[in-house]
Amino acid sequence: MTLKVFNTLIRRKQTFEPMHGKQVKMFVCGQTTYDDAHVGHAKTYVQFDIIVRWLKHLGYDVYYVQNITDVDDKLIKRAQEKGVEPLSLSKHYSRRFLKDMEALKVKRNVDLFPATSDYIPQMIDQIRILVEKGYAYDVMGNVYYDVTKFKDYTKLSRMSIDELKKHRIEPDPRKRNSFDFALWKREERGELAWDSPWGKGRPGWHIEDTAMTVTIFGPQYDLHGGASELIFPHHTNEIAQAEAATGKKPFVKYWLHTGVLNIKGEKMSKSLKNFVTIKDVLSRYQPEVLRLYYASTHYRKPMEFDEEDLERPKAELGYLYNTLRNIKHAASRTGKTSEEVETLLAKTERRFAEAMNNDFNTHLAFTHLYGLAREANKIVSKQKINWEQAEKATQTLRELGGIFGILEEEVTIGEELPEEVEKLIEQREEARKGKHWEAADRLRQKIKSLGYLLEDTSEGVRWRKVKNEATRSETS
RNA sequence: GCCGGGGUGGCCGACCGGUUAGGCGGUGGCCUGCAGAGCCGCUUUAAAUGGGUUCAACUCCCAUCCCCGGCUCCA
Repeated sequence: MTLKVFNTLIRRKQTFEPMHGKQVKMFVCGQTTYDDAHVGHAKTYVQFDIIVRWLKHLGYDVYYVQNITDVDDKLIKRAQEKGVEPLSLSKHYSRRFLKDMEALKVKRNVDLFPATSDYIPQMIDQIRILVEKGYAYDVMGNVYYDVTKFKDYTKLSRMSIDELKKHRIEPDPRKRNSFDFALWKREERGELAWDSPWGKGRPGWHIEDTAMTVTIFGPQYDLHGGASELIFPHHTNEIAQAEAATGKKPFVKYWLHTGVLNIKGEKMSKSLKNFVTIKDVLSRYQPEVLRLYYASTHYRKPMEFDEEDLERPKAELGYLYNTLRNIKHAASRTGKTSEEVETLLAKTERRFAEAMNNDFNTHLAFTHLYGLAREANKIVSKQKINWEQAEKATQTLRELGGIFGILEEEVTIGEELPEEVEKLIEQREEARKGKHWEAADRLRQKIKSLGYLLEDTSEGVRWRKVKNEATRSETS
């Protein structure tokens, strides 16, 4: 069974075959760190994280790089407003960003977070090559890329050059063509700047990614990801820079794009100021809930964000954890061996893989995982499970859940209770024996306030810890 | 305007030329003193609109309408 991915370059699904055997070099466009990241950013990063997890599951050796843009016009402007150094502002927000990525369980799968400011010499190098090869030109300290010199300029975006000539913002009159883009911007009034062959200035936006990847991966690599809004001009320009500079084609074999997250019918974005931060949502919902929410739709599809919709993945996740708990309880009694479980697990794994291999159909894959939980509960309620099978079922649930980054929390049953709670439970059992229901209910309430939820079953009383509604995220 | 992507039952959301998708929510029942958890039902084939192709279309083709993205910083 082979993995198929939708490649934006050819606009259809294609068998995934990396350039060098099982090695996958992968890059995803990261944050410009002048503010906190929002749940739209999280969508892209979580969905690519699921993709990475699946690639690793298939046995690929993935090297995943995600850049951090710390040199940027808006960042400079924000720093000026706040009266701080741009690089210290970006440092502040990139620390916070990495904490978000850690909370979302994304950070662990990223091998490197290179920052723009660490690649200035490499960028200058690449720009110099482009100038030498005649793709770029210097106009009084501003270096532009002459788009007409690169034949395949529109191959990714599929826009026509005629269309590109239309513009809504008056182009810089010094440019040869209105659609040429900046590689190097001259320092205007003492802002963040570095020395270069064209004088003091700073790099344009697009050059950092190609300077980084050429340095880290070489002239070609396997997979480049980002949100669909980046297809033009960002990724279009990356191809123009890299392929012109290195002479190697294709720069990237597979281009994958996520659909954007909307809120109230509009794209969530920092500049529209209609965003909800990751920190904000994580103060109310567990990271796994948010991850499951993103997995509930296909990565290429846009999503309409409404916080109420998080109740659904929250309920589903609760069901899955209860399933794990139920299996664990069932394993402590002796049930009959059945072929049923083995077949079920094999079937689920196969279907899950089929779904994921079809361009990462996470929603369909999840329905198979969820179906397994349903079946497991049925078997448990029929008392037909034994210890070994219970272990295997739990393992499969956790393994498949792990692809989405869920079901990673411990499930404990019958753990040590504080003496106080133990005594209260005994008292309540006494009360129940005597059918003193009111007293029993009062005791149950009291135990709950101490953090334990009681469940009466035919096999005696069970308890479980009451979780906080959300995992607190750091706020500084 | 041009270039992409999309419109599926109360909501979310898949696949596919012939399937009961699935989930959430709602609701009835089993089990319970109650609660919790789980289980069993029900929530009737829903597919933007109008044509066409076909034995058969939600699925393919053509129009029309609507939504989102890109064309400007943006995950």
